[in-house]
Amino acid sequence: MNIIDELRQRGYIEQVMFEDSLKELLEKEKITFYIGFDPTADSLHIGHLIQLMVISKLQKAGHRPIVLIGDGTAMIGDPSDRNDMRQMLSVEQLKANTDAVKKQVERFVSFEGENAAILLTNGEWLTKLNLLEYMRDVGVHFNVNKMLAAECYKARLKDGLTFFEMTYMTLQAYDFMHLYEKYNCKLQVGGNDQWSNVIAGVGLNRKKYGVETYAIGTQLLANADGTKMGKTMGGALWLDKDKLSPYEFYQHFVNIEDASVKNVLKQLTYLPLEAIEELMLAKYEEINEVKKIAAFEITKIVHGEEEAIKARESSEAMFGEGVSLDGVPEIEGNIGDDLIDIAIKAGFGSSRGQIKTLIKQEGLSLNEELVLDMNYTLKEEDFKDNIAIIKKGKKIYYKIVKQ
RNA sequence: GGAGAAGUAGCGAAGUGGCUAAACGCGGCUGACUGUAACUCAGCUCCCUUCGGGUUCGGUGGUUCGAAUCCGCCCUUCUCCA
Repeated sequence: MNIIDELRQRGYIEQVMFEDSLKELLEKEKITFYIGFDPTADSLHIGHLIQLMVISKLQKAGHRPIVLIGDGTAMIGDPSDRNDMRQMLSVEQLKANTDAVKKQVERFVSFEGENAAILLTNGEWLTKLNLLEYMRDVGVHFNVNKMLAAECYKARLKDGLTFFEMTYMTLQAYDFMHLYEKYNCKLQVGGNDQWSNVIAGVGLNRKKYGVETYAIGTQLLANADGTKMGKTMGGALWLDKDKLSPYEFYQHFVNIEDASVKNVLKQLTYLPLEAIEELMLAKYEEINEVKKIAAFEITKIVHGEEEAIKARESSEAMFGEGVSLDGVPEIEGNIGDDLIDIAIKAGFGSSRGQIKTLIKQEGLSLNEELVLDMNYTLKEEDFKDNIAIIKKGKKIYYKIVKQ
């Protein structure tokens, strides 16, 4: 089966440009393709996972990935998908973020072997551009009317779009052109929210070199109702285990809504489609077991098998019969410490008032017992083997480790 | 450069002198219901506190017994014109 069809079956693809000839090309030869990540945070998040899966599959099919870190374009910020101008990041921050992203990508693509992935940063060439040359060589190929018609700019037109931001699209297109020139890169993979930027590159290659290059827009990870998936109490679902522990990551998928299970299995695990179909025969509460499988598989992909096992064990221990508390996030505490302070430290709330509200609503427990006393302080008997368990609501656990 | 409009809690948006810590919606949290879901329902959602208090409505300085609401200046954003 053609790789494109395969990707489509797993629900990775939203749209493909020149699908027929791209399929032909991918079968005929091993090509070089690229995908860009903006280093706007010090970790990728769950939304990037589909794209990572796609490039992983394409590499396994023999094609050569270029992973492009947009440290140059991040200086501008992509105006699509957001309503305000992006915050500008410091150079040091960009550097740190670039390193972090690089590390995460390594889990999905191999930088060794015949079709070893190449990691590039577009700052390499973008910072060297000369404005006037750029305008003459590249600027002439962009039609402003068409750019403005792009969906991503429409919203911004209402309340103001700066020239500065508008340049973003042309720079991303320039990347593609540059990669075509230097690496004979013929395909760009990008999230579907990037589509207009992606096809701008295809258009530029055509105008500049008269060649057809290709584009794949990947599905955006969504809940069953179409809203963006990926928010937890702490914000985004980060792939970095220091920003979001594997345990919490795992828990998120155990608690996913029923209607999303199938998609998640298809898009975020390596399980064969037949196996998924079989799992989906589960009825009612059986689906919880399927969620556990999904959570485990996804955690394994992102954090490795060892971490996934730990996360699963912790989860079972907390909610089932198991024993391990390994993956449960921990905070320090001592006898005599104010429980409210401990709860704030665990991130259960940002002020004493919020924790008090939580207590009033009977949402805080210590070692599985509801805390009703606002002035509770930790006692000797709360610790078993130097550990006490503090819980917010029904599902959020922290262990307090005695110092 | 000229003319207008706007800036209210995480977001959107009411409020145009006291009854406003500020309607309503979204988001978030807790509880009930469940299958550790979804849906639905109830409560909570500035800070400190037991009552009670403190600080808020772009900033600042005024008017007033009293201001998010009136006035001056400043900052920011948007729209239209050149």
